[in-house]
Amino acid sequence: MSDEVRRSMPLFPIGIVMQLTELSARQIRYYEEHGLIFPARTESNRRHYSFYDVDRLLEIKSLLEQKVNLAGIKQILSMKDEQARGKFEEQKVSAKEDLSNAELRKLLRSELIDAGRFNKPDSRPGHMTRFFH
DNA sequence: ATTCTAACA
DNA sequence: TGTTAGTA
Repeated sequence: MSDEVRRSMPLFPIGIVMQLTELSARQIRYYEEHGLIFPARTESNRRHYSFYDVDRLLEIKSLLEQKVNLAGIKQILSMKDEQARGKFEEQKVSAKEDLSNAELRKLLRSELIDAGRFNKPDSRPGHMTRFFH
């Protein structure tokens, strides 16, 4: 798995990441504050992002465009992290937990539709609606 | 020239 | 989130 090494290698500064993701430096740093990404730091305290980080940011951007708030994104990302961790440890994952990106989007889309059907300003705690704007 | 943190006419 | 100030 020498590929993971390359994907996680801290290579580019925030300026490049801004162009690659079309996100503002403010946003990129903000998502880090909220534990969505963890870029490495240079000796001069400069942030250096890996291809893996850039991919995460693109996923975050995509989810934001789908009106998912940070709480929701954090859930989704942690789910995927757990899955990745599981595969790395060669652990068995249930079919339900093993969601591909396409399946995850499909699920997300249906959740959005559901949330939309209940057009009442529903703020019931413990509901998926909490993850959307 | 770039990036960083902190803060808000 | 944008933007700006004062640094490193």
